[in-house]
Amino acid sequence: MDVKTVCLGMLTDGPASGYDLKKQFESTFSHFFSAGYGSIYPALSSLAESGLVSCEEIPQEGKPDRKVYAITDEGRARLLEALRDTRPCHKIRSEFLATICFAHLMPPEDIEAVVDHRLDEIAEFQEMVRHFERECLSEWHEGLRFVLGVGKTVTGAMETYIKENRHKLTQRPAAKALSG
Amino acid sequence: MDVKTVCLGMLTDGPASGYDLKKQFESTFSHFFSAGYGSIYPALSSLAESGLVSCEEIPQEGKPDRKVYAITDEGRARLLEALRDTRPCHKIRSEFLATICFAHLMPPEDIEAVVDHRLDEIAEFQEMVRHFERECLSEWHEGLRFVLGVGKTVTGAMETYIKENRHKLTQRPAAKALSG
DNA sequence: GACTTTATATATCGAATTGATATTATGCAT
DNA sequence: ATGCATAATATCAATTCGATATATAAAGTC
Repeated sequence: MDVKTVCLGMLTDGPASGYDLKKQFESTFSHFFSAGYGSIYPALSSLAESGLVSCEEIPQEGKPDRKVYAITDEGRARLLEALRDTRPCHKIRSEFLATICFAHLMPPEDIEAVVDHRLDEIAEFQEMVRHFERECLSEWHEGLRFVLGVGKTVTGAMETYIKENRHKLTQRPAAKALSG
Repeated sequence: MDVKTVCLGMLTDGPASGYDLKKQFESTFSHFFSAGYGSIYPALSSLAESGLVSCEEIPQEGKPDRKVYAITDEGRARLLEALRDTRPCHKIRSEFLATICFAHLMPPEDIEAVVDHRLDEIAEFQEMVRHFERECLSEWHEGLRFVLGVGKTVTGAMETYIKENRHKLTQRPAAKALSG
């Protein structure tokens, strides 16, 4: 599933501009799928060109036209087809974990800083989750709730693991003489 | 941190070919950082060009030369510099969760298939973890052990959440008359 | 009142990455 | 003998990333 397909899916909730979709990528989708303008705008253009979305251009003074996209019947059909892929992948790209792999090459204070930063990001995510739970969870489809639940659970587990095991990263290994 | 930096880090454990590094991306690193030949070979060429690794070409009959790369002092210095970035990102790209977001557009049997597939992948990962724990955990740096621990914990939490909540995805919402 | 930041909104561009494919040889099993 | 797995390098189009440019309005701050 590429950015095009996710955009198509988002448009099933109603017409939206590229800017609107970007906001959704930054909020509800941020913890498991990201896309920048450099992916979204070309995706929408391409979808429009192949008739999967329609585009209404609303003229604005001084600014570029606001372009509101809506999914077409053909687009809806194509989306359902794409969703039938029963082997969607789930991939992590963690520069954090990659850094930790080389912790033995780093001074302890740098390791601490990296770990602290990850915990800060986790806290930030949890804050966002609480916000969603207060504000909009009740209006959401079950799928979105499930996805938020996964994020919350997984992130909580990671937080616990990091807090319980971080001390091992800064302990230098015992003198080799003892183990060899 | 890009593929180049990770390759540089892997080479601190000793000289290796692109093929060797690919195997490491497919085993120990697979659950948090992936890279294909299309990234690895250009990365190694570029590192060699800037003197961060040296390359010994071992001629072979009929096949292209085997190229064994080793990190240089300059490469080691550059790596340490790169590792000082205290804000390495941690990003998930999950076509699985994206699909689930649109579960309300899918027939229940497709949802079941998607969820089953994810659980299969999780089981496969856990099998790999057990293999590592049996075979090589004792020789690993603390960093790599920590990273494996994170993977194990996070994946276990995801598995539990999915098993406990998957039924909600196939329950169609109650008749609107009751809630409106 | 002047200044800065934030939000609205589209667009592009080079660089990095992905995923697939090509090539060639060896060894092993059926 | 035919196919399959492994070893090993390499390339390529398509996609994605991250940063930047452009332009205006509103809202906050000194």
